Amino acid sequence: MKLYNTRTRKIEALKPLKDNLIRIYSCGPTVYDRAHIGNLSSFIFVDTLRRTLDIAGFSVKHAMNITDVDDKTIRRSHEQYPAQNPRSALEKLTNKYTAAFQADMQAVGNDMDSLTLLRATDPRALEAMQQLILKLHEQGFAYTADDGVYFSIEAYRKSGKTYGQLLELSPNSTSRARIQNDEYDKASLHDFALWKKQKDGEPAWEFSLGGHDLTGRPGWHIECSAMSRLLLGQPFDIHTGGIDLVFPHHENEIAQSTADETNPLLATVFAHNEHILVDGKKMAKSAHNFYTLQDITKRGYDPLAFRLLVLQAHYRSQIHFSWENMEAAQHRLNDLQAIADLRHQPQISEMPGELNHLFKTTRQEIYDAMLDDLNSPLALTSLNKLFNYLAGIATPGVEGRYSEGILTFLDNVFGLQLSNRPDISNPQKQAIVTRQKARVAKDWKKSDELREQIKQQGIGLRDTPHGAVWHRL
RNA sequence: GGCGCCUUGGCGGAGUGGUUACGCAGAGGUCUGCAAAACCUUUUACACCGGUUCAAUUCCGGUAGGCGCCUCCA
Repeated sequence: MKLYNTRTRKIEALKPLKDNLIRIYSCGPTVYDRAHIGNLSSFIFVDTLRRTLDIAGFSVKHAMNITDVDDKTIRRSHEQYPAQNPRSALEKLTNKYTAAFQADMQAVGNDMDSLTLLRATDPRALEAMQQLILKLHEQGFAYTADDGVYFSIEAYRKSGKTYGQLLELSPNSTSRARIQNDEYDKASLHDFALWKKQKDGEPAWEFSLGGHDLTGRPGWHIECSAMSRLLLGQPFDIHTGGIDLVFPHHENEIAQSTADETNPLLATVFAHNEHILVDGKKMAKSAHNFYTLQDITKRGYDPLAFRLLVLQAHYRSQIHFSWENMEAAQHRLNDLQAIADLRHQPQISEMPGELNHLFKTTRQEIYDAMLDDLNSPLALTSLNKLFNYLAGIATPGVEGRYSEGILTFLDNVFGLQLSNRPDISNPQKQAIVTRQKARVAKDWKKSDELREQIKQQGIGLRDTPHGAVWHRL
């Protein structure tokens, strides 16, 4: 398995730190609103990574945080639940959007069963964060200010470690905007908050450091450092996230997680996915090109078609989302589903001999493509070549040969849910048989009527030398 | 200003020093009771300019254009 590593800027062979186990930590959503399609694409990437590791024979442990406390979340909870006390307002808001997140994840085919989710405000998580902050403070990497606790990059550097492992920071890179926006009382520019003291009306959790009451809430970066250590141990194998998280988020995580350790490693591999562009531009609410999964399903598209759209591009290149491309992906998905549905249809006795061979080479090609830095577009090519062949031999009845497990294999890799599609109903099957009899009797009127009836139920028919083959419209 | 990435046919998108993926869309045709599907053909693809080479879309240099990060945005 080869994977591009942001840390080394190279494609590297993946070597587990421990036995055959790959531990993955993914930066999860901030649940103050519905996830947008960019978030989802990021999670589709991670899910695909996990699937690929699976078929490559690794055992995988995958953890993800849910950020359920931050400025935006707090603000939104006040707006939506003004009568509630801050903690329960926050909880109501984040419960709602956590559920929405899980529903969206499921809809786009991400396997939730293999994912350990932990909320930032979970007592176990908060405990881990506070312990880490205390330790960092004790060792001189953290200092208190009027409004909270900060991480000292200077102290980190003096201890001989490198701040800027993922991104080289130049002295000139500091923008004036950043200084002007700096509302906090920190000692130097890049220092960041580990813990923020409660302000009026904010939800807060008890915390004291050196006898001082610091009741408040955690900073964003400390979440991931503490939770990844809690859930996976340290160092772990792969840390994922969107490309925008490289700096400062992951850089700061590295600093927090390695300051108190002799081992300078947080994770072996940092894997980042590129962003989705909408009509060639960055998605933004102000640009009116900001979409959620709901916007996609409202227009009648299958969430799995969105998954396919994402898989059609390499995860390290920008994905071009547009309604035209969405339409194309939906059509492609329809075709794949129609071929998959052949497994429910009557068998012919003679199977072309090369089919087994084709199943084998398809598997191998997909395996090779995916293990080569997740080349999903290339892997999909192999899938299409196989399906083109199946469609070409107009085959009701590849069912028996599907026992090769090819559909299951494809689902394990792509998550497009081709193997578990339901059969049509018995009355529908009966209607097809009746129509076939009418056709044999050259009763075209009756035959066409029946075809129209079945069409009304969303089932299309095409006549082949082996009989009628149905597909969903 | 600093760091990095990208530019492939109508759209999307792999890949390769010589054999020109794949998907979607358009046009024409074959086949068919009709339809559908399939198949065939088709719409001068590799931003531009140099260089290396027997040969470059693929390697090197430059030009133009686009994008990302450098602000708690996946």
